[in-house]
Amino acid sequence: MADERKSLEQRAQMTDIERLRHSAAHVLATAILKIWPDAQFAAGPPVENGFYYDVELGHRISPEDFEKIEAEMKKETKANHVFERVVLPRDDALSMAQRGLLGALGERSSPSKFKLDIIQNIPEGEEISIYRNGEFTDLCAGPHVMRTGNIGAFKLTHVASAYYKGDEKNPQLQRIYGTAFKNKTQLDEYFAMLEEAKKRDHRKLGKELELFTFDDQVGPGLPLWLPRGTAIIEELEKLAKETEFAAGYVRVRTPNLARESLYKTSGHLPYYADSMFPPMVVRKNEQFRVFWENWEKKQNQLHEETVPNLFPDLKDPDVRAKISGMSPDETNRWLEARIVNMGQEATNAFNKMAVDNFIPTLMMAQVAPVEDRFYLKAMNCPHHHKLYAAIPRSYRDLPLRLAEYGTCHRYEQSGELFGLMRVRSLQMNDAHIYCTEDQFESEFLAVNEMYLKYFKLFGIEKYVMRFSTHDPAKLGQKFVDNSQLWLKTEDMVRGVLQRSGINYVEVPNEAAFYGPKIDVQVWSAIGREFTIATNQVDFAQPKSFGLVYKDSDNTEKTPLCIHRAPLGTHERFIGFLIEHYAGNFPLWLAPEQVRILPIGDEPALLDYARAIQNELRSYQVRAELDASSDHMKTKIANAEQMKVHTMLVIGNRDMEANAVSLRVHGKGNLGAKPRDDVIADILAAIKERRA
RNA sequence: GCCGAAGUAGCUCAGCUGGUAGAGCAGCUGAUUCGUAAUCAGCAGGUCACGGGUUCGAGUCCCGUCUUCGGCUCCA
Repeated sequence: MADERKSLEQRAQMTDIERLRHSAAHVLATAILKIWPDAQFAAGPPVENGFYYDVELGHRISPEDFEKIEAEMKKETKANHVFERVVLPRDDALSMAQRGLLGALGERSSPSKFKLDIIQNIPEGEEISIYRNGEFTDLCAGPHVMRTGNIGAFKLTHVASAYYKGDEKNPQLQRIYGTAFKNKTQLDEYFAMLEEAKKRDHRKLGKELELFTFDDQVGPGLPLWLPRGTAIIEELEKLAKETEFAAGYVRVRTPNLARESLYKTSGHLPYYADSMFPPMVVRKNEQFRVFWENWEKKQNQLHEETVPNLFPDLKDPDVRAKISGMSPDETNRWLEARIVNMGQEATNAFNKMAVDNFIPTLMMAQVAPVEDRFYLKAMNCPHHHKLYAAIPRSYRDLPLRLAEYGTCHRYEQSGELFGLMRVRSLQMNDAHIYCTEDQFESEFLAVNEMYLKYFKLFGIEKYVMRFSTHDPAKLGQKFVDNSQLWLKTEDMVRGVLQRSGINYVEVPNEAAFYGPKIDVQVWSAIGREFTIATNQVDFAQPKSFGLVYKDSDNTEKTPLCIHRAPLGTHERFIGFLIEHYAGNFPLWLAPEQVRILPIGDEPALLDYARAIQNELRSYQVRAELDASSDHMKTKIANAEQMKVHTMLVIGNRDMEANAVSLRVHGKGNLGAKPRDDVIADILAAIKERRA
């Protein structure tokens, strides 16, 4: 934490609205203290859409308390107190904190403990200041507005919990959120904007437009795609297949499960196990099980009789307890260490025992393990690596680009689940590119170009590329332990990014376990930030899988692997698209592309309507017919509500002229047009994926 | 996972300090035959998330579970 604290200079760069909101946080603290004088305050900064203050308090603040708190805040802003800044020596600040005077209205029996801690973390030599407004005094570097009255309009929004300094080992505090503006008009506009954003929320639209659903019995984070949502999925897959085919990819298919050992090889189990569903254990047949259990019994018996004689300290219950807590590997290491120190006679006895008992047992275990564990795959890469390995590869085969819309399952923490944006079953726009080091740059750039092409197609303008690198302190825990390769690969990626002039930000400690990655962040309508696409360089897995190609000099070399998913996952990408388009999809993506609305239900008219529907469907257009007895206005209202892209209204006038009356969602009535022209234009718009 | 809030018909929601579960839309049946955002009437629809408890009596109060939502990065 300490190394991430903002310098005084950075703080001074607060914008006007941040300054106002930071001041509102002080007013909030003032109000809370008026009601609960023993409140202990930690930090109260401005944030993106408002401010918060973290407080420790016996009383649980609930939204019902907001009115009371806001009333006290109102008094404080009405009083229009000056924000007064006082610079003081460190010792004075410490003594004030000791007397409970900081984040307080006056002297208190218990010290201002969080403030005390904060002062102690201020580097020597940095200026320490306090701010006063009315009776309230707080340790604060500022800056603030001139007077409390300058905070024109504010509102408390919600309360949540947060650990002090974000560390779960620290006490849990109540975080009171609010927002503030210069005046009431701006505050009202902000809340109106939030209301608008709520209408775009993919969870709400997904239900209204019948795109997907969740079911308790199926399980949390496991979306079910309704036919209308599935139509979008299929359009995206079509897009990906066409794009990838043109870029020289080949498609593959792999199962959703694999044996445990695959994930040991890939590194998922050591580095990624928390994000995987627990294994499925498949037992061998009964006959073998009985046989195996007898072996185990015999082995236990041997253990009881022989091993303590060889290792007398095993008679000590403490030593035995320690060993029984060890993993098989640790036990072996312990044994090896003991054997080295044994006398010749004991060594011989031990070796004989090993030959007679352990080795046959061990062999049996290898030939037919007693249980077989399968894991649901969390990533497609291990399976793809096996496809690479299935056929001998030459340098002439590279780059090899294996693509699959693979289904993966990840055991996300329950609190992380969020609509379609964070789920436990996901289909990834995945591909793995195996290439030589020389080919890396052009392959990497081609992937980036593919991203940009997609973003242009979808009109995604606000995005940020994040280049995530490793943290040397976490090698071997979070990241594959090979410092040199990390640095080399990161340099390589950084070089390509710089040479190609791509705008990016670099963030440490967020790489994949097998290599650095580039993520594309976008923002949902609700303002949440999401990684929509990803591009990762893998220097670890090809090696651990023993992947090779025969180079032109007749030597075997290990290829590099680029993992890429420009369209991310169906779940997150469609969740994003729903909000991006507010449910008003372009024709090519629209779940229902065309609805035909006959005026009345005379047989001749219905025949004409059906003929148009059949023609459109023969071209794979998702066209429906509303043959209900509803009135025209009702049919239109129904179609508009479902955001059907194109409505073809047909009455007798149209039928007689071989025409249709065109109505487009969001554009209204466009009048009667020749039937063939309208159909031709629909087909062209779909083919071009017109916006 | 942790802290907090919520869960009533397919959907949106009402249901007061405990006293016989309601509306609109959707659905079904019938009538209406109509030119660009909702024609009329009738019918049906519920183990009030699930499980336990308190009570003469629980949608309402208490406990547990499940699910969803808001947070858990910033930081005087």
